[in-house]
Amino acid sequence: MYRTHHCGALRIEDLKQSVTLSGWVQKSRNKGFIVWVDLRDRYGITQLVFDEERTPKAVFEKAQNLGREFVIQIRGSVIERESKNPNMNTGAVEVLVEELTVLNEAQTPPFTIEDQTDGGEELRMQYRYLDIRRNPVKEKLLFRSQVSMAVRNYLTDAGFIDVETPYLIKSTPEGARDFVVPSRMNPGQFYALPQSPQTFKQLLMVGGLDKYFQIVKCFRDEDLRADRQPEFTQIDCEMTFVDQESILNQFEGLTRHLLKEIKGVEVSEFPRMTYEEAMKTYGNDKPDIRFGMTFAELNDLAQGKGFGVFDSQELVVGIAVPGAASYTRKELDALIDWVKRPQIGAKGLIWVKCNEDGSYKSSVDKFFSPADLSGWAERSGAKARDLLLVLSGEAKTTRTQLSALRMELAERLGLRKPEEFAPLWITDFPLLEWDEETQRYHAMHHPFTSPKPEDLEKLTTDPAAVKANAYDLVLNGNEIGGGSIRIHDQKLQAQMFDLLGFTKEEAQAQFGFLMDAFQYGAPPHGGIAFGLDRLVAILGGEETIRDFIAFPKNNSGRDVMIDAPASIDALQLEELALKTLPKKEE
RNA sequence: GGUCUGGUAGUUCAGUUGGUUAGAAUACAUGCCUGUCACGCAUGGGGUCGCGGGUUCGAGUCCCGUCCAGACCGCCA
Repeated sequence: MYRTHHCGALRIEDLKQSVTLSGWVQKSRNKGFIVWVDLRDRYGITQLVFDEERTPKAVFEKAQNLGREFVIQIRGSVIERESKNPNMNTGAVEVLVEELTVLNEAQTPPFTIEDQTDGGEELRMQYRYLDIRRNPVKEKLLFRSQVSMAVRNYLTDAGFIDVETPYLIKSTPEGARDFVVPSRMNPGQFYALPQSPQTFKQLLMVGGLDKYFQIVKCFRDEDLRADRQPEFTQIDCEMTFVDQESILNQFEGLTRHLLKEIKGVEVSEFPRMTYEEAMKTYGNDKPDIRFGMTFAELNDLAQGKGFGVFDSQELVVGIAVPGAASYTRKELDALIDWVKRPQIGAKGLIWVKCNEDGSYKSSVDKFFSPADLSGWAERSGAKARDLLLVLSGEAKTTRTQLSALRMELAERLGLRKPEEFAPLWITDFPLLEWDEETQRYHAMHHPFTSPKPEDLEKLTTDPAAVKANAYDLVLNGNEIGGGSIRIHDQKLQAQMFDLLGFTKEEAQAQFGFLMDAFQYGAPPHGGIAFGLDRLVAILGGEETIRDFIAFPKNNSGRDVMIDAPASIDALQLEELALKTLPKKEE
């Protein structure tokens, strides 16, 4: 038997017990006459003591040579510490060791296995198994397990059944790039890994399963970010005979359950905002509503006063930054430089300080009177000591720029508090988006999303104006879920593909199976998918999802631990019909 | 595809205007230490300054290229 107790278990009540423990040597403190070893496992740390008088000589000598991360097993008796450590659960006791077995020695690890490690990101990824021994990483994985279990429990209780869908499917040109897998048995042909189980879950609804969920890996071959991995996990859900309202209610319930269960936070009914409203007031379809700084459109107040920059533009829009009137000239210039960076791309930035005494000081004093500026302040809700920042330009671009500025300032002002949770639904997305590059419409959500019934006529007359039965769940400025009521009518689905520039033949070749299914009694259905990695990270109060994934990939999509992707053998290539080997000389 | 930042000891970093033998902390090793728990003290080993080229009497430092890492933009239905 390797152990009678875990390393976090022993307390003062366990005195005089003979125990066996196994674990890793966290640290040893050698005072010459006495050696303390912190023994660690997943559950905690127990202090072992070896000393000249009480420990058998051979064991004491062996204890001198224990290095960090050695795996050992000991037997000994629980004794009360002479000096207790109130910071540890096990701090009142220690184990006086009688027997010591080294189960496995360890090389000195390349970084310290401590909460505050000295290891950099790359090194930690290369030795991820050592990183996982550290509390912060271990706890994030435990946390993810809890969230995932809470999701399963909630959905199972609500009557959803968990069905697995295939990973080897068919590539489609819509959406993100596919990861492809060559088929050995079908030379020259390829599977694709699913970007989502979308069509399969719809077919499960046609199959009459009524309520489906799956916690499932999805794959997208696109560039990565701190919150984006090439393989990621979705909570994928679909329901039959539901309208948008019932889906929002069901999954608002799930989200509320998670916030309560995991974070102990009670949230009242989630606000709802249309896409259009979100874009106008936050410049963004995933607004962070934990703080204000909503957009104030100033065209009527700021144009026609002789300030040429504003007069010629489609939109003049500003935000009130709380308490920022104290910014120095240097700080304001830095802010202007910030918005002028290529990533933001603004031409400039107008500022107005709302002084404590009710006066105004701005970068455009030459053009605007205090009364003008006071009007701006009123419109934007700027109070004394606030700073008003104004951008102008083409409407869509300017809103995007101001949104970036709003988020940056909120970050700097500490308004994005990780322990505060502000979920909301965004609804009424446009069905289609015009793509300049390919000169055609593409689906804003996906091609299976149904148009709003009242907009059906516009599909032919004014496609861009058609709204979709689509919705996103946004939490603290992150899209954590998105879904729609699907098309279940073959003709409408065919019309949709036509709008998206598919020929009949292309549509049939790629999605024939779905449209066929729609002709055999497909019920109305809809659903939603949540990004589990991101959801877990946000609930855990972190920006980056990597530590919530046991073995994540780096910025370039590499796994630096196993060194993947890698080249494969020429023989393998040939077997997969990807390369012909030169014939051997006889 | 693009913008920015970084790459110096096992690790995290400092390194001034280009100038003698490239430093600190930590980790590691050895010794000392009668209750440590970020133990303490002493001593010691440890460097292809990412790589290639250039400028210069002289390059960790300046220039060009390249590789790697990270953040962001594009992209991610």
